[in-house]
Amino acid sequence: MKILLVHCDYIEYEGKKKAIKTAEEMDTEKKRVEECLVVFTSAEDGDDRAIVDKTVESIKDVAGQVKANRIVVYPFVHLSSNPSKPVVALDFVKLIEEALKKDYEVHRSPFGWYKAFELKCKGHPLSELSREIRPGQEEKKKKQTRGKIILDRRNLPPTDHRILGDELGIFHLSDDIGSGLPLWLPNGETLRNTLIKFMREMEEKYGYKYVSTPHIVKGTMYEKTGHLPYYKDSMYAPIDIEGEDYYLKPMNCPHHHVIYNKMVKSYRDLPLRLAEPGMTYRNELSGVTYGLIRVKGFTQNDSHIYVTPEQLKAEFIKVLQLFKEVYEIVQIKDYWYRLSLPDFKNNPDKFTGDPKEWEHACEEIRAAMKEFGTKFVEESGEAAFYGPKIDVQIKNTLGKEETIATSQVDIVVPKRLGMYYMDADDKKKAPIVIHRAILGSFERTIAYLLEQTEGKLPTWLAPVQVKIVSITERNVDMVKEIFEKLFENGIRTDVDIRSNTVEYKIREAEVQKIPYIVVIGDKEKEAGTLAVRKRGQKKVEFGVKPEKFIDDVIQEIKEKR
RNA sequence: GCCACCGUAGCUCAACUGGCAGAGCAUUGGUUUUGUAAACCAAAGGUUGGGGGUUCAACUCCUCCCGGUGGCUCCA
Repeated sequence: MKILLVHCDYIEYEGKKKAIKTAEEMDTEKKRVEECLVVFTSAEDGDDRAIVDKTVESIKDVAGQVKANRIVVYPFVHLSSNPSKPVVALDFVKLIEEALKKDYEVHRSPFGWYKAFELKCKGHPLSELSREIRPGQEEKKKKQTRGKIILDRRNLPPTDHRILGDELGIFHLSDDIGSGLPLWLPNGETLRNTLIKFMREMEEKYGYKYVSTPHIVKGTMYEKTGHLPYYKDSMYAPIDIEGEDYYLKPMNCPHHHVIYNKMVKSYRDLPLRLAEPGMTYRNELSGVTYGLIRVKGFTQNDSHIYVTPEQLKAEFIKVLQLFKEVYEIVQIKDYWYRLSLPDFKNNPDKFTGDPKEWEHACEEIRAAMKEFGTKFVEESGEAAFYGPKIDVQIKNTLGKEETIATSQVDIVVPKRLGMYYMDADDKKKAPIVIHRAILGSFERTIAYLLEQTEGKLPTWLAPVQVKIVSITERNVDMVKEIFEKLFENGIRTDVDIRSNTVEYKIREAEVQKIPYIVVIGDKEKEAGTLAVRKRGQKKVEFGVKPEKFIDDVIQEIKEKR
């Protein structure tokens, strides 16, 4: 809405001729109004009732300032380069007129006519004013974020990964980025990537092939796999690309299945083990995201193993072996297995496919568990829609049970996608897929690692493995020299050569839970040795030769992982 | 998403019944050159999560939104 306000001695106007078909039928005789505020109005495209109210307020404001109690409302489309439709504009003019009538003597010129007019402006500073009334900015302001996320720490133990994650510079949540979308800080990314590299080494040792797949995928893929009805709620709204729906992937399976189709022709190609640290996105409800344990975008330590029915049990045992080996090294403790089976009696609709194949799959993995000798609990109704699974369960610092990892048998989707291999008997057969994530998601695993270790990560995982501290400025050269040596040997090292007391620097390094603190003072400089303090140990080892220290650290990293 | 509680400086917390927003740590600038968990001085740091309301006066009361915590549901 645009308005022009003119405080006049008088105005004279008369309607001459209709300018538009929908011109108002009213008295168009010549009128003269003395001592008045003339309000030329032009409603614009997009104006609404709220704008009309604001316009009235604005007119009242000016009328009050110039002390006018007589107002002439004068429709004047030429104020705007983007006028609204005449019907709307007339409606608004009438609304303004009505609203003003409560407090003022109001006159109005006809709408939709060519008009002749003459007026005498008073010429004082407030006698000519124009106003543009636009939609308020309140709505925009409402959406402003604070830019940070305040954690309510009062009832959290200091070993909660959200507190440790902040103190150790692992991750950061910002309201500007969005809840459930963690940013990995340098220390955190070092940790995350160390785990990713470690898993890759382990998996390649076990015969896995690494692949890489894009983050979005056509919606038609999920229609084919049958995931859509089961998964739509936890998927983000599709992105329209040239008229086609694409989804952020909530899982990596379909991508890997397409790779299977490209690679596998014969039973001789099986088992095929595809692996990827695959980033997936799930639309989590606002009340459930927290820290790194429940997030909206996360990296699965994902793999799909394609097998013949005969290979299922043996392959499953290999998966269990990998679980055990990895968990021992990474030191995930106090976990247990849950065998999640279907509940055909009470909830048959949740599970699809051939009951005989379900039975086979359930029997095989139960047998695999027994043969491998792992204890487990069975729970019916917890299976996936496409097959039975085992989940690795763990308790968080608050004692709540969570699933940290999973391995699922899929007897449904391969058939649905028409995946096959030529068997030895010259018949096309559908493979069985074992979906498995040993470390589940790296996000969740890192959360539990932080909590279980109280932030005292083993040296091979620690983002900073060694901190070198100088005592005085005289020792800075040697600090730099030792740093270079450690760096060349691939040891992640920080230096602290600030002019603080040794006590201060030691305290800071201990708070950061760095495995080794190396102190260099005049004595060390003279002897060419190091004073080494292990994390949490007050006893300091003096006179350590740099070469020995480096060897020891490298040896520890080798042994403990 | 639902129910309950909560939101003050980067962090931990003060601020009486509604009455001038304040410390410690961290940061920055100086001083200090230190021997294994906190040297000294100074400065800077805020639209009290945001909008609206009540009031002479709002961190404080009301209301809507945003965010967090616990639980439910769901999940890796």
